[in-house]
Amino acid sequence: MSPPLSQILHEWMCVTIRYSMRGFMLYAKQNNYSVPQLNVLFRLRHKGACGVSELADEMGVTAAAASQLLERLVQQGLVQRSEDPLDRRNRRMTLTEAGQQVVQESVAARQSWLDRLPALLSEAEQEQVATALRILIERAETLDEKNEQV
Amino acid sequence: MSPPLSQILHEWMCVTIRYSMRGFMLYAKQNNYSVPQLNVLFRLRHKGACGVSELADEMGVTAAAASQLLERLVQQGLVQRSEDPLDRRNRRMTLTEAGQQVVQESVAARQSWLDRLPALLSEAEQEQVATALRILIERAETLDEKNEQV
DNA sequence: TTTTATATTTAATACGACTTGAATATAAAA
DNA sequence: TTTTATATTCAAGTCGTATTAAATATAAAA
Repeated sequence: MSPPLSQILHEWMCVTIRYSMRGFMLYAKQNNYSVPQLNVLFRLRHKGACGVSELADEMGVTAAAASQLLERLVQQGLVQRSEDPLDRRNRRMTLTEAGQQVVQESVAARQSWLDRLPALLSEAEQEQVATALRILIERAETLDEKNEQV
Repeated sequence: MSPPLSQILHEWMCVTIRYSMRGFMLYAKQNNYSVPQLNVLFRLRHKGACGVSELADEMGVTAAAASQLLERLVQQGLVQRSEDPLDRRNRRMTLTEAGQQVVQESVAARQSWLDRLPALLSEAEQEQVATALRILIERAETLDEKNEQV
């Protein structure tokens, strides 16, 4: 019997981390973004409009810290601030187009190693792996709501 | 025909990043480690004994910066410094046991979401996905040497 | 052996990301 | 309407990460 899926998943993640981290850190440095900054941009892309405290919670920092970090991103034109008309205490933070661009670039930098991978697989293997990953992606999306509660 | 493997790989990576980054950042914060520190520890585990400049190159920072960062890790007992007997200009940096422990914990924090995944798959799917990932892991390892040259 | 190159550290400095505590503004409750 | 709670920002101060430039130690070359 093969080793459990759980173990294989972890192994694959280790490979992934090793290859991805470097590209990501280098992108950040070369373009003068900090890791927390890119982290927020990435989260904003996924969640859309979002309050300051909400982002602070996700990052595990105080609201003051998040406010400052976002202020810098606003000044760089990567994030927009607008008032929530329903509750004017809230700010609705959203990515600008420039911000979306940065997210896209940083993801690309992080994933460039992936593009060398398909060439190392046969046609049949490619089909097999693609099918498997599609299953994983689909199921992982259902973790989303549960994750919010943690 | 299904979409190319390359695209599926990227999609899967996006999911991965989203779930992993949070656990990682929270672990770092709660345990008072910085992202660069964990990055170095992770790299040291993979590469084994390593010079200061070598690590600096990988991180994309100056040797001075790497030296300082490593000094703090040495003071925290996570990294050991020793002289290279063949060329005493070199320092050979290695993880202590405590350092290895930290790497393991940080990886676990980053991957905890993975453990909720297998339950969402049928037996057959688990088998199918495990096989596919095993292929990916095996082939990705061969990227290693080529990667060093970049 | 003097010179030059390499590997690392130290010093001075700047900057971003945190924190806590106080100030604002708005909303909801008493 | 006064009080209390919530969302965000401002202010002051600490800390880690970077930088450049200079210092140290060792190795290799002239």
